[in-house]
Amino acid sequence: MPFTYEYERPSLTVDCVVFGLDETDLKVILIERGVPPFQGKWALPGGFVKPSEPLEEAARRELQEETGIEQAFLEQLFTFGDKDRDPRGWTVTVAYYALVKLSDHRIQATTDASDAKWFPVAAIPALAFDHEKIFRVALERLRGKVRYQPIGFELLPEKFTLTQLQKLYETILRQDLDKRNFRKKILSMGLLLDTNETQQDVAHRAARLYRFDRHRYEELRQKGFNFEV
Amino acid sequence: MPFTYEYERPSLTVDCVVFGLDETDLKVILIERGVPPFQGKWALPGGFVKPSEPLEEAARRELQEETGIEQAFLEQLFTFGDKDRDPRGWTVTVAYYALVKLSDHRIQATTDASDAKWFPVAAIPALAFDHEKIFRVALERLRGKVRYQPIGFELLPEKFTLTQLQKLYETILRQDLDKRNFRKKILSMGLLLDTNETQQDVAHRAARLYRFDRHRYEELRQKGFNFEV
DNA sequence: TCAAAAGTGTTAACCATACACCCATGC
DNA sequence: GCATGGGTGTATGGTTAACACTTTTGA
Repeated sequence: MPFTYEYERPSLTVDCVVFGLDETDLKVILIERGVPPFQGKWALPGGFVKPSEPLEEAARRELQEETGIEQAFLEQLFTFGDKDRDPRGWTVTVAYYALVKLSDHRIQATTDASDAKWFPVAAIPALAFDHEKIFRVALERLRGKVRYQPIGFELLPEKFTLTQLQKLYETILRQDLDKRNFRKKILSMGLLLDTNETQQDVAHRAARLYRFDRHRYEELRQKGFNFEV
Repeated sequence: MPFTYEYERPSLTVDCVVFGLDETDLKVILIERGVPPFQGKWALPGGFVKPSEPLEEAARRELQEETGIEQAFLEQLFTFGDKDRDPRGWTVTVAYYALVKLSDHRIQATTDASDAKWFPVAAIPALAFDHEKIFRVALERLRGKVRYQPIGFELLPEKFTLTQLQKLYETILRQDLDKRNFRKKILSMGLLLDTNETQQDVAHRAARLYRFDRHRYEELRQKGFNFEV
């Protein structure tokens, strides 16, 4: 037992709320715990921060180790330190939320890490620790932020149709949007690059594929432009 | 040395960026450090979290102990855990930002805690640890949030004039606003209660005093209303 | 030829902006 | 009576919201 301190210190963990989007649902990835406490229960991916490890790096590492996810938009969410959140004692967790392109990660997450599974946000099981609370805070943050920051694109493939984008907002915000007005607004921002490609293998008229222009967004943002859906 | 652990653990601290507003400036309170490290340097008020102490409670306690401030709007800002932020070793800090009514606190902070002083945000001295970074993040957060959440009122006395409110936004956002348009917009939200009182002892026509109607704001917010200046 | 989704314009209501003068008060 | 800030209205342009049909494609 080599680590001795004059004052009591907390354990430090990171936890990640990873969102993905498929054709019908907004989903979150959960891990079935193999060890106590809460053995057999579902939990957010996460774990202990290594000594002097940057927090975001720890979050990325745990994500990789537990779900196989390597590329993700990741942002700090909130730090939870309440007394009884971990039965093992004083444990503080820095929570992150992540947005991934489900099209890329769907397979990995259910094969490499066989105990990881995607759940629709409307059907989350009982979770270990205070992870339900963390999940709720993350969902609230996502719903609030997606409106006025262009983070929704992180949930779509590189190339996407306007209908996919519209459905994304409809799913996350739980409200229908008018197709014509949505297209007008989005296109008028000048943030989408037309790839001049179209969908393949669809049983109807193929839609144009667009790409989000990050570089242009940065330019506009610096000039005071505010993204808003 | 009674606390021994199998794995290395970080020290845990809280730090507070406390904003106040006077006639001319947005200000932040700083503490002159009396002990190493960074003895003699200015720093954000803050200190070690006690075992199992809720994080927000720790922030409020440190604020009280170091500045005498007891009533403040307090919100978690960000958690900083980079390797070299504290020369004593691995130290993670949960940063908060606070908004106080300077009219109430101006005296306390410069008497009770004689080493606490208010600095205009445009003239912050070199700070201890990574506190400059924390301060910048806090200022950015305040500027972003004040536009679309009614937190500005936390910086004003209970009863305030429309001109005071307008000046608040002009100071924080660093841009001038049109008086007539500002009044129209603010009053049309229906969030201000006319106290039917007026300023006293002013050498010109006395302005009406208003009060922010928190209750009404909650009602409207639940119906989907979005505050925006 | 049918089904399924893509794509497209106009109008009316509302909201944001720009802008200048009179009013009340204390000194 | 003058200096200081308080308080007020209108017109214009731009933005948002409501709304329905035609086009393309593959099966």
